[in-house]
Amino acid sequence: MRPPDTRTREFSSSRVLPPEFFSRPAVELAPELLGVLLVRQTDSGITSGRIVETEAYPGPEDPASHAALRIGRTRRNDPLFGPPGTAYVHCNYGVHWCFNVVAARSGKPEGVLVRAVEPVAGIDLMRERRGREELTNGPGRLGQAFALGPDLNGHPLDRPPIWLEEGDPVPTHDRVSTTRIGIRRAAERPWRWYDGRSKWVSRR
DNA sequence: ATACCGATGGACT
DNA sequence: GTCCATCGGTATA
Repeated sequence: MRPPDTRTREFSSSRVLPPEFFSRPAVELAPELLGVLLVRQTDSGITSGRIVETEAYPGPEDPASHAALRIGRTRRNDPLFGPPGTAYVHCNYGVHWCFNVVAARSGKPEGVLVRAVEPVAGIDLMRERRGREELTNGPGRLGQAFALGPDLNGHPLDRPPIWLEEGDPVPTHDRVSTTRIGIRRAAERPWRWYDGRSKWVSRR
């Protein structure tokens, strides 16, 4: 029996990021999300983690976006068109649930994919859900460790059962910018960011 | 009805 | 490092 996780906290509105924080282009928001705390509450308990890796998918002009011009608005990508500061959760390869933060403004389908977090609270619960030690270094792993699914689509990120809190900011010189991972189209654009100090980044 | 394609992860060398 | 199964969403018929 290990000691209780002392960093587990109840929801507190004083720490959440306000909707205005997300009202900017995805390419600007993505690096600012590094260091932010992602908190998830379910009947099983609370899990939280510090965001260490993000990717921007800035709308219709981006051929890699789920809302690229050639695709348009569909039932799948509809949450991306919603208000900033809400969730877009999509399924990848039919098995992995990936979490995005909606950016910009309503009607503009911009989003930031959260690719990795550093586990902070509820680590045993993450282990239970994952069944292995690689907990949150990758969008699919993170989705499973935090029990993220399509039920969270459109959910505002300033209240339970999932919210974002201000964290220790990542110094500018530790924000590493690279190309996005796992895409074919527009693969050369430098729209991935990670915390260069973190061991929880999915890949260098 | 059904074919196709992944914003990946896990098993393996 | 390499290989490939995975199945939900979408488009097409």
